[in-house]
Amino acid sequence: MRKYTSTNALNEKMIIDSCGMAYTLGVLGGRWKPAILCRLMHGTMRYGELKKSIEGISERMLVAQLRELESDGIIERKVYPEVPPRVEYEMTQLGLTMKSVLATMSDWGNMHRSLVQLHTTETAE
Amino acid sequence: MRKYTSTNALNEKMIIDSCGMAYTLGVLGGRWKPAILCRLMHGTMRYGELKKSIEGISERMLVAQLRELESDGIIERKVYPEVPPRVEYEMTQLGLTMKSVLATMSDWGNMHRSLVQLHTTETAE
DNA sequence: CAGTATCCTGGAAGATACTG
DNA sequence: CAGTATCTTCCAGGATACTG
Repeated sequence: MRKYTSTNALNEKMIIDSCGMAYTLGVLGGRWKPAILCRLMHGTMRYGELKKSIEGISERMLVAQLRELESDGIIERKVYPEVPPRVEYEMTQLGLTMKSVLATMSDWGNMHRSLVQLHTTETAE
Repeated sequence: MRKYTSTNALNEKMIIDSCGMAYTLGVLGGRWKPAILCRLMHGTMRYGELKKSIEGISERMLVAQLRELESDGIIERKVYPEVPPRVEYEMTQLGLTMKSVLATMSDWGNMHRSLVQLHTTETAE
């Protein structure tokens, strides 16, 4: 943890390797992880809350993605031995370090989308 | 382009929506685009150079990904009507705005990977 | 409530052969 | 050199039914 210095290689030489990117994409990519991560970035949520708030996701997928994020050390799963059962999910410390990554991607995506929109309306008619 | 202010929403409220992220993932995600983008970030390259430098990619995939990036306005395809034919690919202005996104993802990926490595070697034996 | 267990499908990617 | 054209394979994700 000490050996890895630059949290932002942005200002200096900007070393970009597809290897690190592939790793990141494996962790936060796919159809459902962005939705899950965005929600958990705002705070702890129960399984049922996630399921309700993410429209169209199947239980199979929700569980699978949550387990992956958990084993990647991004989120934590807390089981409360009650009746009825309660399970809460929340970001870990490591998970929270993704915030800037998610923000950068979200930000660029929205910008690019607005530019395409602009270009489309320009060209049409 | 003027209406879109925050290049880094990082410092302020950090609005993250999965919609913008999904868009970004669509543009730079997948198995091959990271590799292509990293190479073109360093400068113009010919089709053959890309093919040689990206180990394992098939011609079908290389062409398909290049066409997608082109239609997304990320890269430009320049054809030189010579014999033998020459085709060069390079980042557009818009494409270059992805640099910080790629760097952030690459950076975080490498950090996370080194942490996992650390954790693994710790746990093993 | 918070999941498992199966079966199934569409689209992304691979392999291979051919061409302006 | 820089691609197309087909055919095939693989797997992320979907649909549905069941359970501690």
